[in-house]
Amino acid sequence: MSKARSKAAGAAGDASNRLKNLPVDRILQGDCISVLNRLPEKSVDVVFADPPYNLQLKDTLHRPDNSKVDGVDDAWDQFSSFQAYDRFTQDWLDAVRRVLKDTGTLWVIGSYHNIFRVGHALQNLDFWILNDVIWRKSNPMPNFRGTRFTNAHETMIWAAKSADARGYTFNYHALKTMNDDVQMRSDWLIPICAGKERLKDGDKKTHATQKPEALLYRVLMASTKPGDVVLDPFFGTGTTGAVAKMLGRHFVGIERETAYIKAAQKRIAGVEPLDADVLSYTTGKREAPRVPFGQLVERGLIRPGEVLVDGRRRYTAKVRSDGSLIADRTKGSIHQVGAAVQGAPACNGWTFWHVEKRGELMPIDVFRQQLRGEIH
Amino acid sequence: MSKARSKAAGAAGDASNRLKNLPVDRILQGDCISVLNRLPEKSVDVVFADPPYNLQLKDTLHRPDNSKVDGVDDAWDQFSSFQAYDRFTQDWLDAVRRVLKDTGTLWVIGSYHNIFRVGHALQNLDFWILNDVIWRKSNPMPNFRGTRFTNAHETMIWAAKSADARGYTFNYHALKTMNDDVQMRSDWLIPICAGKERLKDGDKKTHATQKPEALLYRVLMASTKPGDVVLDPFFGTGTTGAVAKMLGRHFVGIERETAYIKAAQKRIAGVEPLDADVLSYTTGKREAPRVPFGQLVERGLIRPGEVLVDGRRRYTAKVRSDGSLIADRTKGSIHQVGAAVQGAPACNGWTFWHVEKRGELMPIDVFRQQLRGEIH
DNA sequence: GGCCACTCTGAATCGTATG
DNA sequence: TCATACGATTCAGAGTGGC
Repeated sequence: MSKARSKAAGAAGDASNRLKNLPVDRILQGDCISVLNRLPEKSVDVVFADPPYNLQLKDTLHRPDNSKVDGVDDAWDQFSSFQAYDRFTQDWLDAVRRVLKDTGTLWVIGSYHNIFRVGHALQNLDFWILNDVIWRKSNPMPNFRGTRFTNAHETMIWAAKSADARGYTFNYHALKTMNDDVQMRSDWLIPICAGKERLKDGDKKTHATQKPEALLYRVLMASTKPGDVVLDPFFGTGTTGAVAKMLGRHFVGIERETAYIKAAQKRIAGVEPLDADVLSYTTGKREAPRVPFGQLVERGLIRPGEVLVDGRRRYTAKVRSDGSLIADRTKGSIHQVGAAVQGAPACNGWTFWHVEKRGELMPIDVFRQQLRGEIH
Repeated sequence: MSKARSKAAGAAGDASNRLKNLPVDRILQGDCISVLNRLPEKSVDVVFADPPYNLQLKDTLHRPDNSKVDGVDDAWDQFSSFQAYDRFTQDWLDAVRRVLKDTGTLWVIGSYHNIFRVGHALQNLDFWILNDVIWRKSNPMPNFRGTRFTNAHETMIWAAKSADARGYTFNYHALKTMNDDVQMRSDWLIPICAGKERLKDGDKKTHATQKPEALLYRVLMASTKPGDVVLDPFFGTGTTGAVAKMLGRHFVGIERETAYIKAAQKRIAGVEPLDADVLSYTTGKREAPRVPFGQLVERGLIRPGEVLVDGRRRYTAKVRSDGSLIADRTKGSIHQVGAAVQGAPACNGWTFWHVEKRGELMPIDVFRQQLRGEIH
C-alpha cells in the first residue's frame, strides 16, 4: 500500500506554480490531475467525485419497440484496459488526497463496471471506508433482453483520509430528522435525473450522465457544514455546484470540456441559496412496500407444494417454487389462476385464495400484511 | 490480467490426486483451495461463495446500554494485510474458475470491507460481471454511535467466466413471476437470518455470519436449474446446501471446521426436497419448440393468399404458398417483411402480423401456440 | 382545466441456432 | 470460424395533444 502511495505521490507535481489560496465557487478548466496539483494542500472539506465508469458498451441496443437506446459513448469514458483505468484512478485519488483536509472525507460514485477498481485503489492509498451507500433508482432503465437483473442502483463509497482520522463531519441528527426520526440507512431511494432538472441542448441531453440534485442534497447534508468547501474533480454540468450553492456551501469544480462548463455556469447562476431555517423542513419520503406473492414463498410463509383454496372451497390450486400457481389446465399468477378457475375476467388473488390451518381458512393476504409489518 | 491468471494457475496443483467424478451432496473437509484443486475441472454449474470479510474490528463495540456486541472475531477472519487478503482471494477464485463449467456462473457476497478486493480480483481473472446485487436488510443492526449511516446492506457479485461466455442460466421469467410480473431488480429486500432458522449452540450462535435461506432461494431460483450442481467453498453451517436440497439441486460443500460441518449435516438431513411438479417454473418462449410459419400454412391454419395486417391496420401483406409474405416492393419471411414495411431494423413477425376474424384482429402467434399445444 | 391516450427516454458491459 | 436469419424483449415518469 505504502509503495503505491509514495509512487503516486510523485504525480503531485512540483509546487512551483501552486496557488496560495483556494479559488472558491469557480470552475477551473483543465485535466483534473494537473489542476488538483496546483491547489493548496489540505484546503478542502469534502470531495465528491463522479469519474468515468469505463462502461465498455459493445453494440447498439434496441428497446422492444425498436427504438434505439442512447448509450454512453463519449470519448471521456473510453479506456484501453483495466490497467489504464487503474492508473488513472490511482492518480486522481492521490491528487485528491493531497488537497483534502485531514478531517475531510471523499465520496466516489460508480457502477459495477468501475467501482471495484475505485474501491481497491482508494483502500490501497490508505483511505478508510466509512460506508458504501447504495443509490436505488426508483425508475431505472429496464433490461430489455431479459438476460440479467434490472441494473437498478449505483454505488457510492464514503471514506475518510485514514483509519485514525478524527473529526470528520457527519450530521447524524439532521439525517435522522430527514428520515422520519429513524437512522439514515446505507440504501437511498432516489429517482434518476429527468424532467425540468435535466439540462438539454434542444432535444439532446447536455451531459450523458447528469446526477440528480436530490442525491447531492443528501450527500452534502450528511457530510458538510454550511460554509464548507466541496470539490468536484469531474464537475460535468455542475450538480455538485448547484446544490452546494443552494445549501450555503462553497464549491470548486474541475472540468475539461468547455460545453459542460458553460452549461454549469449558467445553471449555477440561476440557483438561489436557501435560508438556513428552510433546510430543516426537507424530509425523505417513505416508500410503500409492494410485496410480491413470490416473496411469501421465498420466505417460507407459504411452502411450494401447498394447496390453496378459495373461500367457499370450490377451487384449489397448488403453489409452485417461483410463486406461480398451477390448477386444472392453467398456471400463472395468483390473480390469473383465480380468474381462470372461476371463468372470470379478473380476480384479486390476495383475497380469493386461502390457506387451511386446523380446519380454518385464512386468506393469503394475512401473510402479506405480516411481511409488510416486518419491513416497516 | 493474463499475468495474474497464469501465475495463479500454478496454484491449481498437480493433477495426480485428482478425483475423476465430482462427489455430490457431500461436505468435503479441508482448506478450500486444496480441496478445490482435487475436484474435476469444469464440473460445477454454479459457485456461491461467502468468503471471510476481513472485518478488521479493533475494539469491542458496546451498545448504548453497555451490552457487548457479539462481533466477528473468529480466527478465520484474520488477515495480516490487504496483500495477504488479496493473495488468498486470487487463489480461491482461480481454483473456482477451474472447476466451473464454461457456462457456469459465480456468486460472491461481501461487505465494503472486502467486496472491492474481491471484485477487483475477479475482474483481473477475466470473470465478467453480470450484475452486482444488493441485499437490503429489512432489520440491520443500527449504528450505535451515530457516526455513520446504518450499514443496512451487503453486496453480491454475479459473474460469468468470461465476457463471451454464452449459455449461462438465468431464469428470467421465473424471477419475474416471483416479483408480481415485473423484472427482478438488482436490489433485494430480505431480512437477516434470525429466529428458528438461526442455528444455535445453547444461546450462542453456531456461526457468526449465517446467511438467510431466502437469499439463497432467490440466488438458486435465478441461476440454476433443477439437477444442477452448486458448489460452496465456504460452506459454514450449510445454508447453500439446505436450500439446494429443498429446490432439487445438488450441492458440494467445502469447510474446514468440524463443528460447522456437524451442524450443517444435521441441518441438511432434516430438509425435505420439494416435489418435481412444484419445482417446475415459468419459462418463456425461448424454451418452447420452434415452429416455422410455413407449418401454419401447411397445416391449413393460415391459407395461402390470406391477407395479414399489423395491429394498427397500417400495413398489409399477403401469404404465399411457401410461407413467405409479399407486400409492396418486398417479399420474405414474416419478420423480414414486418421490418421492411415499418422501415425498422428488426421485427418479431409473430406478434406484429394479425389475421382479421369477424372484425377482430388476432396475432398469428395464437396459431403458433395452438400448434405447439398439439405437438406438446 | 381535467382526463386519457399516447409517446419518449434513462451510466446498458442486454442472443442464439443454423449452415 | 463467420455470416445470416430467427424472433425475444420494458418500467417509471415526464411530456404532449386531443376531447
